[in-house]
This record gives sequence, structure tokens and C-alpha cells, in this order.
Amino acid sequence: MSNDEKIYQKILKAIVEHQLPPGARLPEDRLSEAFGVSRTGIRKVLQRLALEHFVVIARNKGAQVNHPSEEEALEVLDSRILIEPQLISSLQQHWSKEHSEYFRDLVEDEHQAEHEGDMATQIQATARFHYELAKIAGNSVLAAFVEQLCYRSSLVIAAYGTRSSVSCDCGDHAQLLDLLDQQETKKARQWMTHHLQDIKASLVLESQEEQNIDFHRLFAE
Amino acid sequence: MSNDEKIYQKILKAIVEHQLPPGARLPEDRLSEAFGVSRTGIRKVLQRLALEHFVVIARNKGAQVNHPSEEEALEVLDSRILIEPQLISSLQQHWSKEHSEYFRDLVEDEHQAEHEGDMATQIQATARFHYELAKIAGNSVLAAFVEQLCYRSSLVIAAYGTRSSVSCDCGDHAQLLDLLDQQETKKARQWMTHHLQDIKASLVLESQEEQNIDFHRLFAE
DNA sequence: ATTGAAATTAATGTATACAAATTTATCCGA
DNA sequence: TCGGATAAATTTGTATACATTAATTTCAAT
Repeated sequence: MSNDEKIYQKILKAIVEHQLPPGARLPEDRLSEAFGVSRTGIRKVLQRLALEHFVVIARNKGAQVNHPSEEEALEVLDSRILIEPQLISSLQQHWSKEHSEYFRDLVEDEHQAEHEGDMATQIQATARFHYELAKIAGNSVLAAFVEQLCYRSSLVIAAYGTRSSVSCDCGDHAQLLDLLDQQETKKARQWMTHHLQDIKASLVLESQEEQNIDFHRLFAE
Repeated sequence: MSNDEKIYQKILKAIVEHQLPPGARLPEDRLSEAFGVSRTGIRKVLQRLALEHFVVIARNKGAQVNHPSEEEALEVLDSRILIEPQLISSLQQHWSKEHSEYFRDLVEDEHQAEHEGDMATQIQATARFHYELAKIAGNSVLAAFVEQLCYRSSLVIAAYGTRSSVSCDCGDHAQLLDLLDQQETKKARQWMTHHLQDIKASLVLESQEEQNIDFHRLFAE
């Protein structure tokens, strides 16, 4: 793995694990000092993160961790609701005992992280569960997009999630594995849909937060 | 639009319109000379194009226009087959007379370009028809992905398409508009599925081209 | 004390310089 | 003439310098 890629992974990890909260500033020279490279390499990484919507770069003002709008938050979840259930059928076709065991280990990691209160690991494991599943469906173009959506979901949860957004959903990932083991393809697809809808429903969207305050209405006589 | 963005658009256009064929090398200093900026700006653009799979960058060897593998080609089309028909129902909900007129103009552009033999314009208009439709469905995250998939499809057609891949499909975009005007949502969805499957089927995938030649079988006594 | 303007400080945008790697050219020997 | 090794050139990778823009502080005036 190249040096740039390592830096990219570390910053992305810090963002999705909520170590760098939405809105946090990412000054180039601080980062270049921290990673021991020049600003050139940092800028490259920041620009990549910006294209993937993990940071926002404003001209002459630098990068900060993206604070997704409510609209973006809902669209990310809706995209997953549209795609991930559709992947279940080809996923089922590729499903094997080895896969089942691998994913049950992942679920185990989730549970352990939850009990230890290690939210960072839990978030990572939860996202991994989803995008590693997507990879098995056999379309790497879609899988890459789902992976990005999963990471963006972590960011969305950082912005709008409650404590339960992280924990509530991971408890039952094992249920999906049961359905796949039993070749209950249709039920598995439905499970996925409901699961993602639950996550979407767990978001707390305070409808007017700073932006879009209607001063006209607010101060009308 | 920033200067970088302009350069990005111009290079992307050249790739998508088959002016820069798959495999074409993109040396940094030639481009920097051509655009009148330093290599810094060019590298930024090339790295973006690489993330979006329009070019491939090999370490110390520079960038060249991506020549998608057959696998990638099929996956791009399969992704569209999975997503675009699913957008039709929300698309139908937002559909208006104004939309209908706008897209009929687009189809007109396609036809005119076809008759004039202006393949570049035709390719652009065909892609636009699809991704502008996707935008109306109201999910900008998905729409951005579909837009990328449409451009990648143009590249796929540059690599594996026949002349008919470009022309055959555009003649009947108007049919979809008719179905949308008539609120025939289900038929519209089916049309989209078949349309994309037709494009996929029009690709000529010579199963063994340089890579994966089985010398053992070829020269066995 | 608070406001507003000017000056200072800090951060980013862009170009350039130099190092490292690759590709191409040249030369010599068989 | 062909092949291989060495040398020259081209090309990319990374750091740094300078210019430009934004943010902060200072200071005077009310």
C-alpha cells in the first residue's frame, strides 16, 4: 500500500469512527506535520476525501469534515435501501458455508465491541458487515459504491444518530445470516429493506438548525 | 466554474467522446503546456479522473485512458440495469409537461447529431438523456452515481461498442417519454430494463484479447 | 466598552526545483 | 545484423518557495 493510501485510510478511519466530528477543520500544515510529509501529499488525500464527500473543501478556506445536510443524510440511506436489498438474490447464489462463518465472526466482533463500549470498532464492523456482503454479490462496481455509502452512513450517524443508531441495528445482523443459510432469499431481501429503514428512522433530524431560518416570518410584525 | 474544473471537463469530454481512445497516454507536461497551467493543476485533474475510473495511473508511469476490462464493462451496464429502472417510479411522480418538452428536445439533438454523423455530440446527448432523467427522481446521491455510470458506459462503448452501439439505442428514447407522458409507469420501467440490456448485448466481447491467452492449449500437440 | 478599520498573522493556491524512476537511444561485441 | 549493456532523455514523485486570500489581532475613535 502506498504512503498516500495509508494516510487516506487513517484520516478516513478517524472520520467514520467519529474521532474527527463533522465540521472539524483539517489544516494542511498540521496534517503534513503529523504525518511527516509535505503539504503536497496531504492535499492529494484531502481532495480525494472531498470527491467522496467525507470532507468539504472551500476555496482558500481549506478542508473540514463534511457535515451532511439532512437531505444528503436521507439520500444516502435511500440509496442503500434501493441497492442493497436488490443485491440479495445474487448474493444468495454465491452464498457458502465459508461465507456464513466469516460473517458470523464479524457479527461476533460487533457484539464484543458493543459490550466493551468500543464504539469506533463497532462502527467499523457494522459498516464492514454491509459492504463485505455487497462484495459477494459479484459486481465490484456496485460493491465499491455500496462501500462508500456505508462509510458515508457512518458520517451521517455521527451527525444525526443517537446512541441507539449505532447499537440498535447490529444486534440482529445474525438474523440475516440465518435467512441466507436457510435459502430464504425473499425474506432476506425484506429483512435488509426493513433493517435499513430502521436505521433511517433512527436519525434525529431537527428540521431547522441554523440553516434556512426564516427571518422574515420570525420578525414579521 | 474553477479553472481546474474546466480542465477536468475538457479532458473528460475528450475521453467520453472517443477523441482520446482507451489506452491513450496522458503525459503531464504535454497537458500542462496545452492548458497553460503547471503540472500541479494537471495532476489534480488526472487523480480525480483516476478515482472515477476514466484514467488509470501507474506509479512512475503516468496516466492513460482506462481500457475497461470485459468484467468492468459488464459490471457498469449491470449496475445501470439494477438502478435506473428502479428510479422510474419516483421519476414518474415528479414528471411534468415541462420535463417532457425538455427531454424531447434532447432526443431531437440526438437525432440531428446522428444524421450529421457527429458521433461526439450524439454520445454526449445519449448519456445526458439518461443521467438527466435520473436527476429528476430526486435523489442527488444516486443521480451522481448514475451520471458517472453513464460516462463510464461511453468509455465502455469506445472499447467494446460497434457503430450500432451508439446509434441503435438512441432512436427510441422517445418511446420512454411517451410512456412517461401516459403514466405507464410499469411499462416505462420495463422499457428501461430492456433498453439497457440491449446496449449490454450490443457489446462485442472478444473473450480472449491478449490477456488470458491459453498458450498451453494453443500449442499443445 | 464597543465598533470599525488597518495591520498583522496564518492558511491555501500555484508554480517551480530537484530527486527517483522509467523509457529511449547509443554503442560495442559476437 | 542482432542482442545486451550502458548512457542519455524523458517522465513522474515530492518538497519547497512565493503569491494570494482569509482570519485574527491591534488600535483608535466614538
